[in-house]
Amino acid sequence: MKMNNRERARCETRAAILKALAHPTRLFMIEVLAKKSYCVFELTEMVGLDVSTVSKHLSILRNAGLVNVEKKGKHVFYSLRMRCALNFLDCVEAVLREQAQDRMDAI
Amino acid sequence: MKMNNRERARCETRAAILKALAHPTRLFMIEVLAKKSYCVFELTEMVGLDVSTVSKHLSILRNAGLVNVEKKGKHVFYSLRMRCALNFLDCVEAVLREQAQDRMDAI
DNA sequence: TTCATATTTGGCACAATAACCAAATGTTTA
DNA sequence: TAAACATTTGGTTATTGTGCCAAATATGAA
Repeated sequence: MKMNNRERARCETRAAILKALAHPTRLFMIEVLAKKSYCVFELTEMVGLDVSTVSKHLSILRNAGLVNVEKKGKHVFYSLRMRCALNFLDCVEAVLREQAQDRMDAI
Repeated sequence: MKMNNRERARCETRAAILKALAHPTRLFMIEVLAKKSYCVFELTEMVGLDVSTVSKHLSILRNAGLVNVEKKGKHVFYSLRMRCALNFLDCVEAVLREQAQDRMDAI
């Protein structure tokens, strides 16, 4: 199968979602938000980076459709929208376990 | 939960795997390799980029532990190693469907 | 050995990311 | 309205990622 324009577009769309997940800070927030929703300030404390940085990370997750946003007074609460993103992470875990096994085998 | 050093390291490891997937060309190859193994030359034809570029993409997938490599004569065959990477993509598909639904709702 | 083919690696140019600070926006409280 | 707080946006810089070409490496065939 050749990667024609249609196919390329399809892969770009999918890759965009994966890219949104593919950053340690965003991954961390996805996991935290899986438990309950938090406002930007709370997430900033947990993450330990500048508020503006965290806000930008959240906008990336938002644009990818991975989180929900809800304004309450002067706070903005984020929550995990795509629960199946967690399955992602389980699969990643499986990859890592297998990598660890390989390293054992190599000894 | 704070993102301490241990937690940061854990997220970096996981993100590294997602990063390896988060590119249209690599995503395409993952899907192609899910069906059967191919050599670099065949993949290059399908992808339509320079061989060196394809080779580098493959090395990224290899380093992430997502594909297997097998040398046969002067050819190098790649195959999908982590089948569960495909579940990843099903989940991505679900995200995309939900996004499309949102756009419908917005009308 | 020499040639042809297959793949990888190095180097360069350009685009995209991610971090911070500072400034702008929006919202509640005094 | 003014001040305080929460969040977002703009700008800058450093780092990384991606693509191509050219060169290096590896393997099989003549």
